[in-house]
Amino acid sequence: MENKDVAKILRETAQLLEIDGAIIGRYRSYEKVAELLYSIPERIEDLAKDEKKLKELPGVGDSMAEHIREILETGDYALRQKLLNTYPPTLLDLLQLQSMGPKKVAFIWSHFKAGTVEEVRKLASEGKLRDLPGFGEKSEQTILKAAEQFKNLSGSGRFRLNVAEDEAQKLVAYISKASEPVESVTPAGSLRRGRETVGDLDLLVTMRLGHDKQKDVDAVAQHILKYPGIDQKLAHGENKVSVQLGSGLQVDVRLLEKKSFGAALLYFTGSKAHNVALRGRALDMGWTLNEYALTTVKGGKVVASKTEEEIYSKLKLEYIEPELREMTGEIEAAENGTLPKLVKLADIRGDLQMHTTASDGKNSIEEMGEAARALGYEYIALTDHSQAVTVANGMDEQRTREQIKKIRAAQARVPGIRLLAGIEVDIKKNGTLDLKDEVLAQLDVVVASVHSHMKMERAEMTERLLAAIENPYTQIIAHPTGRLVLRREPFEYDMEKVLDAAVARGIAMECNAYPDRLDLRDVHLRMAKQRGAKIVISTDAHSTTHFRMMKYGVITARRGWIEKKDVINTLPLEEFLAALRPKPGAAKPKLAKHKSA
DNA sequence: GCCGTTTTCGGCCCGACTGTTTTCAGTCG
Repeated sequence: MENKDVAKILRETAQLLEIDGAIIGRYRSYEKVAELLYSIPERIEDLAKDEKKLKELPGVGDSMAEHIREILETGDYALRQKLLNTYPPTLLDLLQLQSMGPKKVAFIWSHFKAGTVEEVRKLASEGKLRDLPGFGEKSEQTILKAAEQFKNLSGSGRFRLNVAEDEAQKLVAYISKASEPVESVTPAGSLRRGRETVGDLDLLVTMRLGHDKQKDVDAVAQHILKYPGIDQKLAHGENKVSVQLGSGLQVDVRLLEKKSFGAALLYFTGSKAHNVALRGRALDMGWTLNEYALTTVKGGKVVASKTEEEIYSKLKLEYIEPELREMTGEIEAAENGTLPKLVKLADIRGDLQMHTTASDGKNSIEEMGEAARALGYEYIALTDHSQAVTVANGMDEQRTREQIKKIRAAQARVPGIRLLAGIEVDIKKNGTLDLKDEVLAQLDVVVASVHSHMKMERAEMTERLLAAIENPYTQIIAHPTGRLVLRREPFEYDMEKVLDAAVARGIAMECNAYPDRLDLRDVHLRMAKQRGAKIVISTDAHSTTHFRMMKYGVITARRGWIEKKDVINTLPLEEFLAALRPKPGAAKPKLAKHKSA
């Protein structure tokens, strides 16, 4: 069982317990462990083999360890099953409706035995909810609207990082150009942390306020509410505006004075777990932390509020980059001064996966080269598909040889950047590569990846990748898990084994920057780093405009605690070439040559 | 259900907003 499967069962148990009226701490403990399982790099299956390791996880005690083992052994959890005898699983859908929480869901269920979105929608449309205590006509309307939306929006309710970022940029521009008092507009939340999907946009607006503060704030709020893409207003208070865009993306805007910018940015960037830890730490030091400031518990004297750096510093922590704020050891590292120096976009000197018109790309070798040079890159590898990927017009041996010649010839026309002849060679079902060794030998960079038979058994897929790694020509494994964000699950295989083999053979693992892929993903990158694997960050560009996706790869790598020294395409050309796995029969390093001479 | 150099029992982040109330419960992030 994968971590997410165990997490799902724990989360559902938490939700059912909450509907059942369990005390806050009990269901929270399930929720907490569910969240934890999404963020740790270790497989829970492996951890569970060692009782001690399992209980070292924060929030896992004797009982929880027992529950986890039960889930791993039986594939389910008795308490969840028992609760499902009382409550239908469709109540969990109801929880997703705007304005519907566990109390209301439980109430409607106990009164009407209505447990599906459709049943509740019907009750609302017939006006049967308004007379319940705590309900009224307005809440009935809200529920009706939410139920309609649920029907149309059967998706996950999350958006890819690039989609959220594009929307955020538009909103930032709109709000900034707006009215007089606006001073800064800053995206926070999971977008700022660089998560691969974003559930809703958090925007922080700071203002220079005049003598009539509320009037200024209201003016900005009114301006925001006129944003063209708004589908509906969700909330509008003294310092907060929430709207839903036509795309379904929810936007929460907080309007604050400049003096609390740091505290607010920290608070709204999250993650929730990171914030809770900071608050706890503040309390231990006799302070309290909220979105306005770090203040003394007694007297409410402001200790820090203007910048995040200032607040971390007061809490005796090194500054923690937003990408690391997931409560996976960053607090301890900040305390001990062992935080990583994260890789930056500006560190990248080359891009190692891209496609041209030779296979399924939109641009020529020259166009790709010129666009990359304009970005300041020192080298790129042109890596078109191999023959097995017929839908992408993959190249056979003959065409690959011609492509190599074309790349060598293009080099003269595109000075100032090194054009490396590469290939994205398909890893076939049995783990062999799709082109003959003699052709692979002529290439500068051999990138290997899986494009077919993606649903193989775990053991079989592990063998397949290990076989590809054993091929002496393989230098980089591209999009190693094959997942597509929000669309396709990753291949199942033993990541530890594959990473260990890659390290042993000097093969680099790719972090594919394309926002639909982001593969390896954050937790896998961290596993790779812990094993000392080499990393490359590549865009998989299919046109010159795709080069700009590099930033998503870099932010994903940062979430995986990756440093510049871990990423070989941050090296200057000669050093990069030396860092690639040497080709069979290639000249030995200089030292050895002298020795034998 | 977890956790503790303030606690082995009694808390569990906490503030904004909404709608239904007439001071507050529920939802949300």
